[in-house]
Amino acid sequence: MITLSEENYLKAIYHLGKQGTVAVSTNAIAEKIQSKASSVTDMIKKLADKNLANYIKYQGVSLTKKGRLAAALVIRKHRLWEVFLVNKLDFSWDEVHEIAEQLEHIKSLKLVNQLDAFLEYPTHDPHGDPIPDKDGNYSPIKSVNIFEVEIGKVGVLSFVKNATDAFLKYLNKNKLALGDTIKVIEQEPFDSSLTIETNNRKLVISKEVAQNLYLTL
Amino acid sequence: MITLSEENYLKAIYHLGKQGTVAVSTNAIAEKIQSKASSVTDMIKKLADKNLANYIKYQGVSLTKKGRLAAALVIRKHRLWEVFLVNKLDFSWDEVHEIAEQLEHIKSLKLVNQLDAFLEYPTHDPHGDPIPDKDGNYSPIKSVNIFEVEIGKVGVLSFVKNATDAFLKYLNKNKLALGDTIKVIEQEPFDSSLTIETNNRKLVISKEVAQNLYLTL
DNA sequence: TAAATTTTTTAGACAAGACTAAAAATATTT
DNA sequence: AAATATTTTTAGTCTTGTCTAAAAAATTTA
Ligand SMILES: [Mn+2]
Ligand SMILES: [Mn+2]
Ligand SMILES: [Mn+2]
Ligand SMILES: [Mn+2]
Repeated sequence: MITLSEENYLKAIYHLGKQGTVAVSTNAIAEKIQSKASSVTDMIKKLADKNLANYIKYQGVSLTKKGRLAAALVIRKHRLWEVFLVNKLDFSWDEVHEIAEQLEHIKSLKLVNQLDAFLEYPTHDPHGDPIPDKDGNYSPIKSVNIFEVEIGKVGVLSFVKNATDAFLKYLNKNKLALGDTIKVIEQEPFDSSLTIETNNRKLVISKEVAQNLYLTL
Repeated sequence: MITLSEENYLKAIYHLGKQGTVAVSTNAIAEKIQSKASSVTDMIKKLADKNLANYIKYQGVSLTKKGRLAAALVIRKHRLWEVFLVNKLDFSWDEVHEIAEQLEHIKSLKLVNQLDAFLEYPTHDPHGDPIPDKDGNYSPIKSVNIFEVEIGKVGVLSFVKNATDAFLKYLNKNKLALGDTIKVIEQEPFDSSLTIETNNRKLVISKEVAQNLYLTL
């Protein structure tokens, strides 16, 4: 049995350390999870005891195979529930994260898999993040940051790196959504802002915004 | 903020004491919730401190208006999720209780209400229990126990009192489901067993079974 | 109504998960 | 290579929710 709190730590380590394969620091986890370094030390000892993590004092923590699978399952649930909330319950993409943060801890393998089927096996969540399969695998993202796209070329908005409330609301306000076709018109050398065209209108986006937009070509 | 554990106690008091209006004993709660009397005493003090319960030492506990509403909301969520699992995710009625036991604690008013809409405002859960509305109200059950039905009369199976795994599986095996039209053919005086007719076949049910079947006429 | 029984409460302990403050180890500067 | 700064761990405390054992109150029986 993995507790709710343990699941949240597994997820943090997974995200910070390339799917848990690379050792991450106590402080990094504490910041991610909004707790203190001492609490993290306590918890990673428990994870190591349960064979979910590899831990050497003062050298950070990574996930075992078992820990990686457990983390991937939590992420799978999180993202499937986000799809459910947006596609079936009419939530907007900036409202779902907090609720998914709770739903991801519901324990029932059958529930996850039936939900997956009900949603018709989605491959990505409402923010463009890939949904792991039952074995924790997913195809790597093929999208590239909008700065990598040549001037004059088009791509489809398929992933937003920063899924914070503020950023998603900015996108809503500017009517930018996943699936939109975007053409890169011009880059301003002074501040790296981009002029883009989508749905027959031009839009200027700042460097900060552009850094978070990823397109598939 | 009401914790998960507090919600479970509220539900127990609500169910044991006529929607929490009547005082229930420490022991009764302990048995219902599978805990000990001393744990119950601790918790009902907390509920009273939070203005969710009325508690007088040695005289049992009932719910305040606030506590009744909170309990009804948990029950509302439990039953809506059960409907979701059965109607949308193809669970059978004997598999949903445990999962709903977890889902009932997810916190988001919008989620409950959107789920309600998505399910098209169901009035009863898969076991025939009524679903409270946003204000915690529901129309009282109009069904009667099958023993109250006159010989020769028909009714529709609309509620099963005992929703344990074993009983629901018995009903599955005997192809009895909510919504079935049932005619009461005969009662055996010796053991109070009933002969009933449904879907063009006759079936003999024991007193224990009959006590848990409720029909609308 | 007194004795015996049952129920409820209190006292004290424990595990999980979090925190602060201090000590130890590691990393960075000079 | 010291000295300094940062990171990590340890030690000790707190809260929530649970438990057992004992004490107190209420109820039932004799
Ligand atoms: Mn979470
Ligand atoms: Mn997401
Ligand atoms: Mn149920
Ligand atoms: Mn519950």
